[in-house]
Amino acid sequence: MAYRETAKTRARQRANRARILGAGRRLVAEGGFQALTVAAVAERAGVATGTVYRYFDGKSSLAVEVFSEASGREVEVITEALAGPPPVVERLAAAITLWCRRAQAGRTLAFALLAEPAEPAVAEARLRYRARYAATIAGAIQRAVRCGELPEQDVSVAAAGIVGAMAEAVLGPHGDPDPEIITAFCLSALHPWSPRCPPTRS
Amino acid sequence: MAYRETAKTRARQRANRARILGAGRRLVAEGGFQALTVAAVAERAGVATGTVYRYFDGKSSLAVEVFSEASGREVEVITEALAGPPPVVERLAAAITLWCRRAQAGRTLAFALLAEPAEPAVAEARLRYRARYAATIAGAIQRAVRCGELPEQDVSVAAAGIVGAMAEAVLGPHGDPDPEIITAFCLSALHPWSPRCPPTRS
Amino acid sequence: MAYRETAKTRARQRANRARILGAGRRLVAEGGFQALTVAAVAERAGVATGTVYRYFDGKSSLAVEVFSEASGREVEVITEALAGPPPVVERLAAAITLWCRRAQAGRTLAFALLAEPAEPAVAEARLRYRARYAATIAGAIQRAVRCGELPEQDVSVAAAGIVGAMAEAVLGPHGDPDPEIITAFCLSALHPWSPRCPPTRS
Amino acid sequence: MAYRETAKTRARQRANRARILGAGRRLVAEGGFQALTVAAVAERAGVATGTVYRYFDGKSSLAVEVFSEASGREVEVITEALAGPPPVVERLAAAITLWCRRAQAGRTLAFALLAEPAEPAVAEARLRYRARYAATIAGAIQRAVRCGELPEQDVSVAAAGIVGAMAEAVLGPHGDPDPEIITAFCLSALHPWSPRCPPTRS
DNA sequence: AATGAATGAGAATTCATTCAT
DNA sequence: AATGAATGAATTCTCATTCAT
Repeated sequence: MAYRETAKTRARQRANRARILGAGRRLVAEGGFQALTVAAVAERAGVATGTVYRYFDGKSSLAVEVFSEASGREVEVITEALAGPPPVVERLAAAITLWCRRAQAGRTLAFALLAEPAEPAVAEARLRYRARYAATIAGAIQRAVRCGELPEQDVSVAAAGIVGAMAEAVLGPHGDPDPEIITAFCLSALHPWSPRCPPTRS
Repeated sequence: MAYRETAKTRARQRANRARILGAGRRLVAEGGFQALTVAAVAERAGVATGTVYRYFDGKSSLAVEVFSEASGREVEVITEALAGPPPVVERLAAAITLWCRRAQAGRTLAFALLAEPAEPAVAEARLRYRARYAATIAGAIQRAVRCGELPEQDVSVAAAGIVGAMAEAVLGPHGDPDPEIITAFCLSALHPWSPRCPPTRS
Repeated sequence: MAYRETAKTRARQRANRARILGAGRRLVAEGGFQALTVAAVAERAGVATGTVYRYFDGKSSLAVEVFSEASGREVEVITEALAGPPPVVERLAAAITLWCRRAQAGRTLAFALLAEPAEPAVAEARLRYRARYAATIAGAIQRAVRCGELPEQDVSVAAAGIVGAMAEAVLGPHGDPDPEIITAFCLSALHPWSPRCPPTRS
Repeated sequence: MAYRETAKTRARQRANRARILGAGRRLVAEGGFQALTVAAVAERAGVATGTVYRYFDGKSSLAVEVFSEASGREVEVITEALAGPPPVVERLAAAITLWCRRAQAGRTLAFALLAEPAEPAVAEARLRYRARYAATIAGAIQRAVRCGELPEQDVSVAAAGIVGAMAEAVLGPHGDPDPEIITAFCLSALHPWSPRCPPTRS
């Protein structure tokens, strides 16, 4: 019987690829990119080391895909959360809160995605990812400024600051602070302070 | 005389230790913790690899000390900058600007200290360091609140947020933004926003 | 009909075998036996790797056949060149010149056939091939001796010497010497020198 | 007690290097350059694999040194044999005979040195070695020509031809022919034949 | 105390071969 | 008969750690 690229074989291959990628993601989530060795990935995925090389060009390539897949998901989530109807500031608040919750649920993965350098290829991918991340948030801030919801400001610094503040507040050694408080902090940062508008006391 | 000998010996030992630690710091500053190999440290320090093991328990231990020393210096700098006379907010602004400038001047070291994980032991040390960092800043914020310079707020979240915002804004792929703008952003974040104080337009 | 089917099948099989062998030869001609990998052969031949194993016992076997086919062709060419009418010495000269030209045109293949060992099985095949080669040339020398065109001599050493001299003169790092000069050298070697016949000066 | 580069340690290091190189040579002598793996060399030499890397830059480097050492010895032998007093032709004869005897005593090594390609780095070394080889012999032929011992001829083709004839006659599948006969063949080749000097019959 | 040679476990990658389809 | 995905042993190289000197 001739070998045919049946639905079954294709499915198995897709499953294999997914298993390898999944094994990689889990390893990174547990031990950072440091823990991402080809042998470990193969064992986790239940395939031979050689099989990993059938699906990926090499370790670098695999690492980049693991990173991109995980990162892409995060960017998507943020993008969706920002996509709703005005007021934009509320969308931003919701997105920040959501992101904090997700990061708190998977700290190591979040950290690996945000900070761990590991490989030049991954570092490069991280730059691209951060840029997309920041751009997504910057877009929302920009829209809010245009709608008059926020004052004029340096949008790109603000976006990076928001990302950093979120990341640090979540990943820092504080034992899971309330996402709402982090969100409040971030939103405050988007309202440039000037002496003419003194802080309000409650 | 035996006494003199010991004194000399101790001095030389302290010098050796310092040389090894310095070599480690320079290597990390140049290539991150990835570049911190025992052989490279020994060569830089002008000692044999075996000697490194006389002064440090192992690579992990050395890495942690290198990290701690470098981090401690940063905390010191911030602490000093915050130590001056009121208004505290001005001290905070100066400290943030100073920190940004230092980080921009030594990006690799700053990155290694803030983000690169490398080893579990170092990661743990990083947590402790961040805590001290945040505590230092939190102290300043607290004082400012007490002086009435800043409104009441969750001081620890604010401090972490400030650290994160600084780090991301400096280390992100933005090509060295102006420290003054980052400082302005951080200070805004310390003025909790509420609808009663609408953004001021210029 | 079953019979026709078989005929067609056989023809296709022969074609497949030839394609695989041809792909192997081209790979060796391009990169030596080092470049003869099963995967590469299969790809060149347009079949699956598994199919190679239906036609050949394994890589060794394939390598030997590739070698033998290519070598056999060379021996054939020499045999034909030697087959013409006397004087035999002129046939020999023509054969040597022809061989040199062919080798210079396809250096990598010539080198792979003559010198590259790669596998024990191929090395053994090379011995057999050289023996046939030498035997062919030895036959011609023998005939020349019988015809009185050449003096008595150790024919097998002479034949081997001719093959070696040709090969080295062609493959050595000399940048394609003139085949005519190599031929002259080889013919001289076939005229045993003795003090009674002093070298002629031009 | 301070570690000192004593005569003893130096001797041991030299011994180690020699052992590794010797192990390499023996492996090549037994199975060609194909058999030269770092693990096998280390095991034979009785050291750890890492130790091989202390003495050699890598496998390529080791292979080149194994090759060079063995080849250098051969060139030396030939050079010495050619160095004596005239008549130069007798020196050449002695050198050829000697070389053949040595090659017959160590066929696999001789073959590996002369023919096996293995690595680009070794192949390159082989080119250099062959050139030196041919140059040495060409020098002798040249001197013989100047002394009037041999007629004018293309010295470089003659030298290459001699090397090739020697190699093939020795390495060919002939079961150790008499070196004297090979020598006679080579010397004949150095006396260009012309119709005016008909072959002498014994 | 200091040295640095030696160690060997561990990492990435290749490729001949097998086998379910 | 044919396919090509899967296998895993083999290979090169690195580097933290040890130990005789």
